[in-house]
This record gives sequence, structure tokens and C-alpha cells, in this order.
Amino acid sequence: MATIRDVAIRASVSIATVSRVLNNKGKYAARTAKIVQKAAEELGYIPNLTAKSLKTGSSGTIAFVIHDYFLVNYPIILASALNILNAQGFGVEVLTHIGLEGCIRLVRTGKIDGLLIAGIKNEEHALSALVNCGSHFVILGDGVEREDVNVVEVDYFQGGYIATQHLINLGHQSILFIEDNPQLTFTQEIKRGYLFALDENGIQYKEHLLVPGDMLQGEQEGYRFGIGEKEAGVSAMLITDDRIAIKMIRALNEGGQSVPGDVTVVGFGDLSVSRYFDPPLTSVETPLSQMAELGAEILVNNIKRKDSIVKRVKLMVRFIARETHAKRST
Amino acid sequence: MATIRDVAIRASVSIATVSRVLNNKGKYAARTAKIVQKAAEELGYIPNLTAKSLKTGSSGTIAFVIHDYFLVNYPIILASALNILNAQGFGVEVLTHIGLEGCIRLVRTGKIDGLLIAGIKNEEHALSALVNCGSHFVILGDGVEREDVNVVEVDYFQGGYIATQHLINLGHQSILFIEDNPQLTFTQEIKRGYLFALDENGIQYKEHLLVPGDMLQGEQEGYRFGIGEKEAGVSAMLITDDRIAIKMIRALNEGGQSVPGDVTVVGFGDLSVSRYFDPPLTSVETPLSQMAELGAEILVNNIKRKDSIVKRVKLMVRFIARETHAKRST
DNA sequence: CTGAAAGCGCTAACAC
DNA sequence: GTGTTAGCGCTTTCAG
Repeated sequence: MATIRDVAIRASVSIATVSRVLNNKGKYAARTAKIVQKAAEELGYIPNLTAKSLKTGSSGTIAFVIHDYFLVNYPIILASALNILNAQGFGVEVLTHIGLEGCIRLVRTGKIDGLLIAGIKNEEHALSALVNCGSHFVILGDGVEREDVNVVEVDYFQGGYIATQHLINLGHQSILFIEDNPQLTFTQEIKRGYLFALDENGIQYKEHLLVPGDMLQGEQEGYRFGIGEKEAGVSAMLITDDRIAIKMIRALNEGGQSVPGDVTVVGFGDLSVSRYFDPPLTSVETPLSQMAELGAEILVNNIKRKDSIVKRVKLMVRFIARETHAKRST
Repeated sequence: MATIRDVAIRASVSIATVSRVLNNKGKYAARTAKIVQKAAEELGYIPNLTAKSLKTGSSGTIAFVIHDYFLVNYPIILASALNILNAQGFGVEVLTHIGLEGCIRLVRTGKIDGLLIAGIKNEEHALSALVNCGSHFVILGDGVEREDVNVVEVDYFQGGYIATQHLINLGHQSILFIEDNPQLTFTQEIKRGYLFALDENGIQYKEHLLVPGDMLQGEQEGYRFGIGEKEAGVSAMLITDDRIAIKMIRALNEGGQSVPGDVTVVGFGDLSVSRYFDPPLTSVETPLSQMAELGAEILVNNIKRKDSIVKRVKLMVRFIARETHAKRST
């Protein structure tokens, strides 16, 4: 494994010169540069990044911290962030069972230049500590009170709101709300939007219309839930994940109900997933790749340019009217 | 940011002693240990991993190299590997647009202790180079000729074979083969198994029964392909991905054909995905998590114990008979 | 049992 | 322009 020293010897120059040439920093003669480059080439020299890190204090790798659930169910978040980050020359270390305190510890080991944090419970206290330890980071997805941290999030509240509003406009009053993974922030946000829209329209919220469920990962046939209990008047369903929505439609069909003839179904998710179902799923577009990419870009700018301006962005959501919704029949 | 030096000063001992105590290496008095630990605690000392790496020559991080497609479509591979690797104290850097040469370069930067490689084209030549640069690595999924590299793979050939055999036993002769992402090794393996089974049963392979497709990621409604062209006699379909199979079933239903009444459909994939569809999908179980976990374990053992015994394992596949297959009707 | 000292491979003043 | 030198923070002989 050739070191900078080997290159220096072969090129008959000092290691400092080699460093300068290879990093294109400082001054050096064009002629020496040639010699050095040749030597490096011949030796197949590749700089030791660890040594470089130790000296410069930056590692060129960023931590992508993500909740298990998101990693498995929305891998596009990682993939998108990866694209940006790798293109910018950063390595990406993925961590999944780690809290904010873990992040802090990680930062202090010095192996990370910054963090992209998705779907992690962020307690005020730990967040302060993270800010204080001076690391660059941006939070993906989960809203955060503090105004001095970077946040990129999808406006799930708005999503829940506009979807519900649409349904109400179509005459639906009893709207089943099916939440996959109720404990996740985004689910709660959608619900908030749902409740807000109901309230705004003077519709009384009813407990039994809330169907929690562990449907996506669950091994039980939980998705059939809610069918048997089709209350009188339940004419629409708002579901926090397209995949659940699709299962639900199957279940409804099986139970002899047609969509959207008998029941209207609206999902939540990425365009690509649900457009091709039959009937094409009416859904709320959640720009997850965009979120990840934007977050990555902000992080990189923060790191590279020491650009310490805090960016807080909320990505708009769109109601995608396809074919699983209709006016309330009766 | 407290360094080992700070701890040493506070504990009134030498740096060497601090190192010994904190790493529980070499000899030290129980009494000094107490003092040192207290000092470290009070300072909130966390060792700088970069410095440690530089000195010890191992970084505690392993590279997870995976093809884009797999990352997005089979995130369980990463998640499973991550579980094992993190539990063993390794960090995981994920890389996605990188070839074997890239891996070699990465190894030589010294920031990696080993590699888990999934879905990367492995040319004989680059593989040799990787072996020669002395890094620990295991290949996931794609078979490799060389017998001196660790490989954990799913026996897709067997999968294609047994599935086809089943269909033949049910009386099917014209079996449509729908391959998502034909260029991927595993697809090719399934096809090999399919062709082999046909051949073994003296069934002539027919060109038009092979339906390529970019269906999973494709934005077009490619999955409808093959329906209109239901040739006389096509009574079964073997599909390389459960998700495609499910779309296909929908499409078939829409076209007025019932599954398995008119057409038998068999997919490929993880249990959890397809069990809950209606009708439950007959499929071939591909133990992807197991593959990733096993690969990770082998890698860790290799690194930790310098256990240089090469492990080559092929994971068995199971035909899961559920409800989308039936005897050929006529 | 403990400390002094060398040095992992590299960068960045600082001299020349 | 180029070389010398001093470390980055840590581990690990080697003396004592």
C-alpha cells in the first residue's frame, strides 16, 4: 500500500510537494507536478482517507440516521439522499437503531461531518445537545419546534386536510380514517389534518371512524379490518399509505363492495406506486425523494460553505384525483 | 472536545495509562482504573475514532455495496445486514453507484474493514484485484465462479426449476415467463431454471413465451403486456417478482380472466409481500433477509477472527403453494 | 504497573 | 517553488 512518502521518494521531492500537487493546493512548478503525478500513477497511490481526516478534521462522510420502518418501507428516501451525497463526494453511513443521543456520541467520535436524520424521535433536550456539539445536520420529515435547526418536511397536515376536504365536498360525512403505524409523526399529522377539516366543516368526529392498524408490516390480515364494520353511512376511507389502500380495495371488492361505486378510497404515497392499479388510486402525493434530495443539498451546503443560515422548508402536497373516489351515492 | 490527553491530565496519569484502562488492555492497577474512568466520565470523553483507526489500521466500518435497483426494491437486504453489522459494532457505509474497481479504490483509502457486495457486476478481473488487495468481503446474491471468494446466494435456478416443474405437473405446457429487469443475474437464473425444466420434460421452448419488461419501475402500464396476446394454450405464467405478479393478476381480472380459473400465476418473492393478497399468491420464497444476515455474519467472522476459511453457501428456495395455481383446465 | 516516546499517513505553516 | 517540521489523537513497544 503506497503512501505519500513512497510517492515523494519516487518523484525525488518532499512529501509536502506531493501533497500540494495531488490536492492542487498552494504553488508548485508545472514540471514537478508532472513528475509527481507520474510517480503517483505508477505506484497506484491512493491517499489514506483516515490520515487525511485526522489532519483536516473532516471525514467526508455523513450519517444517514433513519427509523427502521422508513428504511424498509420508503427506501427511496435513502436512495435519493445517497444520489446527492455521493455525487458531492460524501460517503454515507446508515444507522438505524440509534437515537439523538447516539447521534451526538457519533459526532463526537469525529467520523462524521454531518447528519441527515429521518424518522427519529427528537426530544427537545437531545436536540439542544446536538446543536451545541456544533455538528451540521438536517432533520427530514418530522417537524421540530426549534427554529434554529434545518428541517425539510412534507406537509402531511395539509395532505390530511385537503384530502378530507375533497371527500367532504363530494358529500361524504362519515369518513373512515385508517392509520398505519399510528405512532409515527407523519401519521399523526395526517390525522390532525383530517380532524381539522372535519371540524372546519362542522362535522362531529366519531371515535369508531378511527382505525389504527399495523397493517403494512403486520402478518395478520389486519387490512380486512373495518370492512365487516362498515357502519351505516361510512362512504369513504382515508388511508395513510397507498399500499394499505390497495389491500383495502381488494378486501372491499371481495366483500362485494365496489370502489368507488360503493366506497370511496383515498391513499397517501408516492406517485409511482399507485398509478397503475385498477382502478388507479386517488391519492395524496408525498414528495419523499424531493424531501431527501433537498435535505441532502442543504446539508452539503452547510458543510461545504459553512453556510450557517438555517433552512426550514415544508414541501407542498398534491391531491391526485384518479379513479377511486366519487360522490357519495345516496 | 476532550482528548485522551485531557483525561490523562485530569487523572494525573500518562496518556498510555488512560488508553490501557479505557481499552482494558495490558495491565493497570484497579485503583488507577477508577481514577481514570472518573476523569473520562467527568470530561464526557469519547475517543476519536479517526485517530484510533489511523493507529490500529481498522476503521470499524464496512461498506455495503448494492445496486440501485435492489436498494429500492429489496431494502430488506440492507436492513437485515445492518442489524447484524451494527449489533457487532460495525458502522455501515452504503454505496450504490460503484463497481468492483470502485470497491478496490475504497479499500485502499483505508476507511473500510470489509465489504458486503450485492447485485454488482463482478468481472473476473476486478474480482481478482479485490482479492489481491487483501480485503475481507462477501458477495451477496450473484454467483461467482471463483472458489476463493465468499458467496451467499439464493438458489434462483432451483426456484425457476421447481416452479416450472410444478406447473408442468399441473398439465401446463405453454408457460409465459415474465421477467422484470432481464439484465439482472437473478432473473437470468430463474430463466435458466425455467428453460431447464421445460427441456427436461421435452417441452419445446418458444420465443414468444418470454416477456421481458421493466414493469416494476417502469412508468408505463407495461404490466398489461401479455394479456392481449394470450396465445392459444397459454395457461400459466411464471413471474420473477411477486409485485409484478399481483399487478398481472389485476390486469387479467380486468380482462375478464380469472386466476387461477383461467390462468395460473406463480410469482417470486418474500413471504410477507404476497401472502395477503386475494387470492393468496402462489410463489417461490426467496430468503433475502437470511441471505443478508448470513453474509454479514460471515464477513464479521472473517474480519474479527481473521478466519480466512472461504464460505460458499446457496440458500434453498421453497415453492409456496397458495391459491393462484391450478390444474390446466382443458 | 506506569511513563516516555515513536509513529500511523497526512496537511499546513513556516522557512528558505 | 520546495523542503523542513510540527502535529492531528491515538496505540503500543520498550524501559523502568
